[in-house]
Amino acid sequence: MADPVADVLIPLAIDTAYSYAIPTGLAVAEGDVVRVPLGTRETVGVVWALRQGGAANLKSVVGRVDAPALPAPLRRFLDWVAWYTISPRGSALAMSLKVAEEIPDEAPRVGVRLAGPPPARMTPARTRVLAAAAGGALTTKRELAEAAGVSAGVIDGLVDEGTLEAVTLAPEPVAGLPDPDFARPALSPQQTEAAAGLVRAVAAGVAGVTLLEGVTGSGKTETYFEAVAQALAQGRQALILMPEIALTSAFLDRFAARFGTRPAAWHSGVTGRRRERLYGAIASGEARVVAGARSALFLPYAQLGLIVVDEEHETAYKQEDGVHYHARDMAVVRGRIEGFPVVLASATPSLETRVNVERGRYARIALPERFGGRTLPQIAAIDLRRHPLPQGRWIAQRLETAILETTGRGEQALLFLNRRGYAPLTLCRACAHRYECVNCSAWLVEHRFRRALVCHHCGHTERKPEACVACGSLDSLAACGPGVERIAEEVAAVFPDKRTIVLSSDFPGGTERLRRELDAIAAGEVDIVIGTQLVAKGHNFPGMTLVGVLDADIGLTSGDPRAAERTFQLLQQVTGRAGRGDRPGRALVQTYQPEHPVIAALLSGEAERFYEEEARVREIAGLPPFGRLAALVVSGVDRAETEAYARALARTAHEIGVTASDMIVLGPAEAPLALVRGRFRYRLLVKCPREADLQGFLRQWIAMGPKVRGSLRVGIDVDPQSFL
DNA sequence: AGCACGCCGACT
DNA sequence: GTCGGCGTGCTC
Repeated sequence: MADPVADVLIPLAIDTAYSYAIPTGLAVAEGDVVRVPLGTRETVGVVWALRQGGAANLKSVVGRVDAPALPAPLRRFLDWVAWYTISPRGSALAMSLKVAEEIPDEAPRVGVRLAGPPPARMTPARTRVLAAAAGGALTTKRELAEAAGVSAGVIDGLVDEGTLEAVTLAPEPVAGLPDPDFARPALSPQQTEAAAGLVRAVAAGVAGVTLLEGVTGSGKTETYFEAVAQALAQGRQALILMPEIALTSAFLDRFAARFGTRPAAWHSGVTGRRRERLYGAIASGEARVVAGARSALFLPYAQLGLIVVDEEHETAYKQEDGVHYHARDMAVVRGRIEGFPVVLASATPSLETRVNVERGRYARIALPERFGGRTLPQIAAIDLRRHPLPQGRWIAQRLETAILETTGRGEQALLFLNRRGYAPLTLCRACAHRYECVNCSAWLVEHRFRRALVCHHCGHTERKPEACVACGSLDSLAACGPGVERIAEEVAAVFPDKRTIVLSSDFPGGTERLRRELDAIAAGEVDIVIGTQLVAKGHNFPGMTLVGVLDADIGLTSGDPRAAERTFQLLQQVTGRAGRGDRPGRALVQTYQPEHPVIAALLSGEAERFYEEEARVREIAGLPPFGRLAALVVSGVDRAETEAYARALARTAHEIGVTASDMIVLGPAEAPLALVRGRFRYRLLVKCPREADLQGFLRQWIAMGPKVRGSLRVGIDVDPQSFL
């Protein structure tokens, strides 16, 4: 007996595809989206494989779902992502399968056109409609009514009379058709050469990674647009991945200026019916270019020929919940599986990408100069040891003068301080009690606007007390140090007539409102922007000519092995915001340690030397340029059981060859988030220089069974070349 | 992700 | 007795 069997993967946290019988008469192909019974209910799933099965007692596929099938290379990619991230394959599938259970019917668009004799009774309104409809072109009812200056009722009347004819129109296209020849830009010789290199890679149509490294303002975007144009000319689709925040209308307009229409934007703000249709257009190939956040990487493109990862060093590419992955690295793998090139663009490439270039795995194309003869911003330090700040002030005299000059010329200033809230530390003047988080012992940050003390570590929030909780003194609480809210207070006092805005990740109103505010800043509606690292990300503010870094030393002292690299990238990005329009820019950097390697490299512009030094320091410290990190949460019913599990884990690690020094055991005090619902949990961090060690270790860990395995978080600071 | 099943305390 | 709280494990 050999009946056809479908192995169906269900988009839930299940690793195995389930087998279902295929009813006679139902045509099912691999990749098809189908409805299947699961337990007591019914769900959708994707046919992962078809085979001839035995006489097993299987439930049957209910039927096919009218949704785009997942192409075989995408299924291979998802299998790989699940394997690599040690996630259930169903969870990987869930990232690709955005089909809604029920697709609501779209109201059909109705068009009208001239079709018969004039009506028996003419009115002024009817005359205007007939004049507007003259020529016989097909327009929608609303457009015609608007053109004639009448209400839709008049149109309906004329349709009833037979003068106009109603026709059902095809639904409005969800994405325009970008034209690779719409506006070929005038590129600099440097850009032309760089673009030619990228175009060659796309034309060759084989897998390969190219780093496009260009200083801020060098025209990286225009350069990689040429690679997009080449993909379009070859009839293939292109995906531009970017950090969610960079997907502004300013970027979409820039694209439209080059290609005649906006790209299809895919991000968390695209929902419902529109998301549905865009999904379909991507699968049919109708959407030619997608600009999207990291989730766009998993869509079922019909004929993808290029992925550009803009700002490849951005940490926003890391997905830290559910399936843990780094979108940049997964893009490299997708390119490899499907056989097309990937372009990584950045002004400050990540260390791992640099190492991959050095080792010859990635090609590199550089744009070392700004476009259009623009110069890089002049960067100068304000040494706070020699020019101490007055009590209660955070903006040095020299910076204040510069702000005044800049805004006086109608230009914009950015004040950068990577610290949310009003003050990072609160203490009692009477008894010196420090306000700390009850969970993590981190300092509580005052948020004056919300009248609260907030832990930026675990999110714990409490009301700011009237009297000191330790000694009971009234009005004794002192705010120590500045956050952006406090800077806003100082700016309001010093520059009362300037328009200011504070931008940080706790900005009220969500991504949509933030995106609008960024557009407003770009349009020059603000004089002084005060912001956290949010403002460092790839948004272009042409009127911004001054950047003031209020405390460049933040972040240099954290224990994170990537602290120096991150701080350097952040400061370089932020200072690079200055002078990207027609006027030259400058940056003033307030610091107590201008000789620190990070600050010195920033001031001298010698990024290469900094990275060489950074790589050397890591080598001496025995750290690989990047490694893999796994965090495992172990839970038992009480402390004793939890510790027993942790010991078992440590033993396994030892057997596998992960040495004890590679494993850090964090107790519950350091892992407040792991203490959930009164259960006792340990979080264990395992760092493995060699990929194979971690893979082996984690697979053994899984084999130890669900009792030991609380949950698993696989880190993603990885070397993408060990992938395939 | 749902949903069932099973084990506990607290009620008509 | 049995109702319903949640914690655990299964779903072809």
